[in-house]
Amino acid sequence: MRITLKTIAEESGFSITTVSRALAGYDDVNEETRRHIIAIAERLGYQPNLSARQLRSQQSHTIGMVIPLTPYFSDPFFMELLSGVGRQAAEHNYDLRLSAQVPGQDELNAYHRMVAGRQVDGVVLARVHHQDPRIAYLQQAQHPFVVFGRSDAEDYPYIDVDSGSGIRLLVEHFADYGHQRIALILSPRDLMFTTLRLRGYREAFESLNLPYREGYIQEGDLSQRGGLEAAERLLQLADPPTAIIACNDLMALGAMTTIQRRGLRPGQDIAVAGFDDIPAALDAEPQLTTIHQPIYQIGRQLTDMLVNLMQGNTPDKPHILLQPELIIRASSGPKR
Amino acid sequence: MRITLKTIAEESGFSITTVSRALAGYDDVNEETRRHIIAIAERLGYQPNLSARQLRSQQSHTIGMVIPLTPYFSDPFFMELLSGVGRQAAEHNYDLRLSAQVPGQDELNAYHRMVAGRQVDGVVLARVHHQDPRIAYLQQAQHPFVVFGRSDAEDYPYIDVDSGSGIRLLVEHFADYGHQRIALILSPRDLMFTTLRLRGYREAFESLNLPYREGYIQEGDLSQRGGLEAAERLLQLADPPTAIIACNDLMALGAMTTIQRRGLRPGQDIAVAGFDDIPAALDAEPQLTTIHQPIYQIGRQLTDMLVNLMQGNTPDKPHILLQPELIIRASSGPKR
DNA sequence: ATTGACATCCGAAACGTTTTGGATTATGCT
DNA sequence: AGCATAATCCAAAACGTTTCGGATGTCAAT
Repeated sequence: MRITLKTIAEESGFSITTVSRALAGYDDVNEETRRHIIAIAERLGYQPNLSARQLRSQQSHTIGMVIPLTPYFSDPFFMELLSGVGRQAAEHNYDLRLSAQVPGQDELNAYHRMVAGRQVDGVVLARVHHQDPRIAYLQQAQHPFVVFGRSDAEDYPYIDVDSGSGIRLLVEHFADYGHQRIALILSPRDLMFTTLRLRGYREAFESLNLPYREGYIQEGDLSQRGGLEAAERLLQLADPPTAIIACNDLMALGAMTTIQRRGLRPGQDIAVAGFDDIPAALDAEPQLTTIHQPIYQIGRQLTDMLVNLMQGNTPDKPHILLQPELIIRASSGPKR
Repeated sequence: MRITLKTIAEESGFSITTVSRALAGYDDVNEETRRHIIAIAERLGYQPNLSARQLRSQQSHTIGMVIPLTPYFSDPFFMELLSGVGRQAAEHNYDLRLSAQVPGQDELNAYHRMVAGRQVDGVVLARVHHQDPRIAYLQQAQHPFVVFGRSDAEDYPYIDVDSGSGIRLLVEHFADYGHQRIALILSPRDLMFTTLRLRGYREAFESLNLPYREGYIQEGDLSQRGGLEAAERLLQLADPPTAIIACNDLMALGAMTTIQRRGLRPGQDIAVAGFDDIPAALDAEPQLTTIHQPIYQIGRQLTDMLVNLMQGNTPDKPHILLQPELIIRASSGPKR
């Protein structure tokens, strides 16, 4: 049989109200009564029915996330963000509600179910697109949410890494190492940060007076395979690049594989750099030069922001723009 | 203002009951009435309050998972399982509830909250330990659950890959390629599958009459770093192995890095094999020989089993033991 | 006119909490 | 004694849904 407040009330002889208040720690219940009630609750293994509590108190103590569903491809970026959010959520006694959805209409519906269905108190969003409809919806619904990444408009709480200057750092680094032909493996165009990183690449080229060349920008889908294929296209060029910057580490690792398969040495023959600094970057051979993004930490910080919002506070600092950190490792190769 | 059934009832002039039944598709409501009500619901953007529905109908349409929380380390195995479960859950119109917890008491509490708090209709469990208390709890609570992996007792629904014969296949493969000194990078001892894989290793050694040597078994923590370090210990032995089998791909990749750093060629000089067949195995250089575990598919199948259980059926086949598939790639090196 | 069958609708209870607004009793103070 | 105060308790409402058990009206058959 289910153990409810009623069970404990009958068992103890007190009313449901008193049992509830005793367990909730109100100070208008006698200490002895409270002990008695708590003892019974423990003996019976009472666990409050959380959907009843949720219905009554109008809050779920749950944070919602919709994760993009791409079969056979697990994204370390997202997993790390998820870890950070989950960790800090647990810290604040929140759980996570996940809905795995392929990007598109179903994804939006999932947000609607969560938000209007009162299943979550707040939402964490990542991988922002241009004119992101999810952001539009959440704003209109006036529901607490935080975002990893800026979008076109910036009138919502977000944390972002200054992607543009990250790429700039990498281009400058390779130029400093004597490279002229520096290629870029770009992320998909509909992602917001792609624009920012491309801008950083162009700005650096301009200020350093490097020779700009159309074929040096190849698109990948953020996967290792995508980077591998983009690098193949780069190395088939008449004057292939001597340095390759990828928009994430996974694609950079793929590029290193391509280089090896062609009998060249990553680092020595062709310099490679990534973006993110995922754990695998450190364990690759050669170790990968990259831009450090503290994704896990950002997940935690985002969660703190969100919890703050959910408690009705307006955040003192709704926008955080982190300066990226250049991590030079062996895949940069020697100076030339 | 919140849009509830009451709003629609007032707007349409019908009762709450009729509105509810119209939207739920009962056939005791006039078709015209239904159309009218649906039109109003859509115009107002009605979204049922799911915690009310949950409270009344005593089911959450949610599947629970507790994910192990290890900072700074994202596990592709778990991510892939999560993808599979999330995908198939979405297919059945279920969401996921995640609680990230460090293994231990908090983890157990999370299960208790979910199950006794009526937040989930069923639970998916992975990474089984010896005498796993989570399984004990779920059995005693009589709550639907499915498990990836066998434990000591097998009186619950699970899917597992025959780990033992997987390792046996690898040992036989390397023996066939002319190796005698075959080492094993083992997973942590408290995991159930560790026992099974170790048994497979020993059985193969016995039936092939290979020279058994204590130092050839090194433990790792399932991470790339762990495999890297275990391989270092192996290569420092007086008579280092000529072939290394790791209990998962991540550790195998780490081992390959160690081999490269020592100026040796994985495959050519020292054969390497993993277990899991994660995507990165295919993109490594050289590509990794491994045992294919269809984790994503298993996640989906587990979810099907669970949904079946949650609907009150007893599964026709509560135990599925999949035969592993040996995938031979370049890291096996040449025959000797 | 009565009956039965059918189509359509609805009131009220129930799910298990939390909270509001007292009620009751005991205590201290004048 | 009379009265305010404090300590302790509780009945009932509310959260928004689903469902049980009719109620009502219509129509054809008797």
